Amino acid sequence: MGRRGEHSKSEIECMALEAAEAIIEGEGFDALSARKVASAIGYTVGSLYFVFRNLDELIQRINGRTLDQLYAGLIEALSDCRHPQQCIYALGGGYLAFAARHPHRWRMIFEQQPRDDNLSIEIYQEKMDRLYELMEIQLKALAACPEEEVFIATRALWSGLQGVASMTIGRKPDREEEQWAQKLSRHLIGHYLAGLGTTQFNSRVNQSVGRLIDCPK
Amino acid sequence: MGRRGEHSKSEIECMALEAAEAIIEGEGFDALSARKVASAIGYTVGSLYFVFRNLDELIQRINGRTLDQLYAGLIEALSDCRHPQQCIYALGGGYLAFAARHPHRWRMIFEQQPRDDNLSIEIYQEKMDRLYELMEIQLKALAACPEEEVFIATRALWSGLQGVASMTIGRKPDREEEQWAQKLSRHLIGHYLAGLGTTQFNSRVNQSVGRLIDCPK
DNA sequence: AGTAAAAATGAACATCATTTAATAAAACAT
DNA sequence: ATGTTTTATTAAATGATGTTCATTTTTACT
Repeated sequence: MGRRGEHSKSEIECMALEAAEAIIEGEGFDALSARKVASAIGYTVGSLYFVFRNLDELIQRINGRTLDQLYAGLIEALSDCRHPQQCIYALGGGYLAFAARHPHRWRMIFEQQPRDDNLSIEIYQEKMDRLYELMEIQLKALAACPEEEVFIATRALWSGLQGVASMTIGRKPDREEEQWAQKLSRHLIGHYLAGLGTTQFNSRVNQSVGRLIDCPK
Repeated sequence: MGRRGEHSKSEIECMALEAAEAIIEGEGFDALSARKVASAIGYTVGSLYFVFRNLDELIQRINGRTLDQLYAGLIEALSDCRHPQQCIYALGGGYLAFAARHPHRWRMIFEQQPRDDNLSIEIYQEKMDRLYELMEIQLKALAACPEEEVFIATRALWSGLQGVASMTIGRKPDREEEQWAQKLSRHLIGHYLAGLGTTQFNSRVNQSVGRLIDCPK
């Protein structure tokens, strides 16, 4: 096969992905370059283009792997919780823990839009849906959540978690930043779910409290 | 003054900012380059570096202006609402409307971390705090929100909105994407506030419902 | 008019992603 | 074993980027 016969095409592919991930984790996304990846695996830059169409493809592959790892992490996080509400907290905690542990790779998923005519984010849609599903299952198991609202509730909760991560992760190289993120997450989930469990019959109650007003349709 | 005596230093600065903003709005952030900005205002690239230290500084200036415009937009959005809860919906609506109308510039605020030793996001802290304050005022006016939780509730709500925007805006060049964002926003705010109004005395109630579990401290 | 300061330029440098012609090694055929 | 084709790999070339700097041009002042 290869000139040195040392590595097959898929081996080089794998080495390149791992080298690139190491660069990103260590020095951030801006430090990534084709030449750096190539020399890290002992090849020249041209060989990278023999394996990947371009850098965007390599980045997309890394993002795919990251999403897979995230999914595995969330499955793991779900392993020691029973009640659906506990599971939802676990999903939030697992997501923020992952984002805090891999801030650069986590940011890359959302911030790198390929400039090709490739359908930008659509590529991850399947992997994203798989993540959504984890939340959807828990919400369906939650009597407090009316069936027809599960779809939007899933998106609302994930969006909330995404926002918490976006506002806290990777800004400072702090240790406390994850704790703050976790606190925000639990607060948001807690109150949202409480509201979800009451809003079906509390519009009158709230008005009697004198302040709450229905959300404009 | 200037060679052609036509523009003062601050005039060139202003022209450059506007030209750069036009490029970003029209072609996206990746299309921005020093040479393109320079030629758009009828100067050469060197002159840009006479006014800005580097491109990062120009980007930071644009981000500052964007945050100012966003603040003005939110003040405007607050003008026709009375009850604090209405105002919170208005803040969400205003934020998403702005993000949908200026997706590239909105994304730039959060996605462009300068690689200088400049304290990345800290520069916007003041302008950010001003935005937070708008929410804080409404939450304080909301009897449903206990005083000591206003701080975290403010961050939770803004994070939620940020997440909604992040998950919806700029992905597709669609018209409906803002409507979906608005729907998600209203849903999230509505249920969160409902929960905020009840969670102070409902932990027992929820347990009696048989599903809800207190948020782990 | 002559000089110093300021403003503006354009060329140069280093780096980047990407392409391509040339080369080396392996696989296969005869 | 030898010649041919296929594949893997390289090094150089291209064009664009941010940034710097010596040089030129214009203005302001003496």
